[in-house]
Amino acid sequence: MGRRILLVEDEAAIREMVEHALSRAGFETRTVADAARADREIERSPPDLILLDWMLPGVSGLELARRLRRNDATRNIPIIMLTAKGEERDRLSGFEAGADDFVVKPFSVKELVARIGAVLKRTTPAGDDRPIEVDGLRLDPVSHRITGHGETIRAGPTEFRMLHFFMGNPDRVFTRSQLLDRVWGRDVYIEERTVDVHIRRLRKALAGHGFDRLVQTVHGTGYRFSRHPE
Amino acid sequence: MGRRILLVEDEAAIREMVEHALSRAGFETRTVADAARADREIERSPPDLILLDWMLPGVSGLELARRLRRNDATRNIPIIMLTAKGEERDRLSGFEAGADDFVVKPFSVKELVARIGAVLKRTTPAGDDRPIEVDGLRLDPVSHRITGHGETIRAGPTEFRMLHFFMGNPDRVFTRSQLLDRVWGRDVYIEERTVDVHIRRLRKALAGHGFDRLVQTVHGTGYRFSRHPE
DNA sequence: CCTCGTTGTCACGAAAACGTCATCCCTGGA
DNA sequence: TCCAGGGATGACGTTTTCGTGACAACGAGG
Repeated sequence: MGRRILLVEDEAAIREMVEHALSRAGFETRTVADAARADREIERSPPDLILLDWMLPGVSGLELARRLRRNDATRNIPIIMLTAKGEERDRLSGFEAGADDFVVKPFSVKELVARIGAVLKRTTPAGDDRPIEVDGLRLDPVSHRITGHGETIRAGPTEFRMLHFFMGNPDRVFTRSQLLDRVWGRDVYIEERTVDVHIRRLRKALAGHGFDRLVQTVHGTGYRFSRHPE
Repeated sequence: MGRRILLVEDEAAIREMVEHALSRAGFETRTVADAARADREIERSPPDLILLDWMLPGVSGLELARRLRRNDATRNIPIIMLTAKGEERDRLSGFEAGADDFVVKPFSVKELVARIGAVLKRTTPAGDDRPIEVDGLRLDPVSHRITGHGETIRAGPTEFRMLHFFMGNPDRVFTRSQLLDRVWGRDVYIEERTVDVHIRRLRKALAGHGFDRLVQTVHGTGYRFSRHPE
């Protein structure tokens, strides 16, 4: 649920339409107008899927797709290309560039959402709900449960999401701002220091089994989840 | 930090309110009342972001935005438009003109600051995040961690930035003044001797693993990071 | 209605980091 | 060898950042 989609499209009319449609379909959508902004946005917060216009000002969608496929960090983000009628003959070079699917303009909302669903289903390996385990700490998204060496650890919903995010992105510092984006969601206006409080609540929950050491403070920057001690 | 924001707004009441709010939030704010003055101010000292009122006397905010987007020098300065209630239906033409976001009046201070933060975040080009390794000394910007042969080395934020800068520019001497510019920031006034102290702190952090030899003094000039002994 | 769990914010103390200084030490040239 | 200026170092007061307990608001579920 709530998968994040990046729309790269320069035509404002299409942008609005697609954004609206995806929002209704339950996706979180971000939109940028050209390849350069797309790069930055992907770097900042990689989406689950990219909707890429074939024709873009400056670097073309095709070229952007190739570039994304060459980069390890973005290689496995699925791409759906939006092409105008005349361009469909080039599908081959599109697939070659690494696109997962094509949608030809003008397209119906229904079709677009369906294609997105299909691509996500076949590219997301067994869903994002595989249990994660680090040392003896185990988080199972399916049963929504945290265990330490088998014993249940109880934590609030926010702490659960935070731990889930952390365990999925180990050994990386995140600023409070980034954590608010990724754990709480976009467009929430919450005090940054509130993150501290939830960090503390998470640590307190993990402390009983000694796992609080995995949640580390990076003074002056933010927080990090790591099995390596400080 | 301390990003510079230009506010283009003709209503004095709103000017005061926004200026105060942004100042409290740590931004440097300049304010002008019309498009002509905005042009001059941007020319004189380009800001990091522009808050632009939709309705302005003379040239409208929309028109100013278009003009800024056409000019290479100002093309990538992000713009947030301030619109009154009735105008929101025109969002489309706003995005088309190149606005990065919208805030509808009346807006809360909190929301405005949050929007500004969000836009700056996704517009500011991400830095270089590749880990750097010299001999056995490794600095990873992503995890924000320094390791010597695998063992974590702890250092303060300033020492971390300094080492990062040094490792990215090896075998070059830097004066204290240059280091203040590149590690601390452009417009800080700090005693040059303070650099000595942080050099010492960095050396002390690295000393445990013998890496302090990499931070070398160039008598009468400054400091250098190099794997080759003196 | 009440209770309970959760959430976001605040205030206060603790800890870390910072910048400056005085002092001692070393380098390099005469 | 001596001297002068630059560099290293320990200490100190201040500022910034974090951790933590408390609390009020809110909604779900009795």
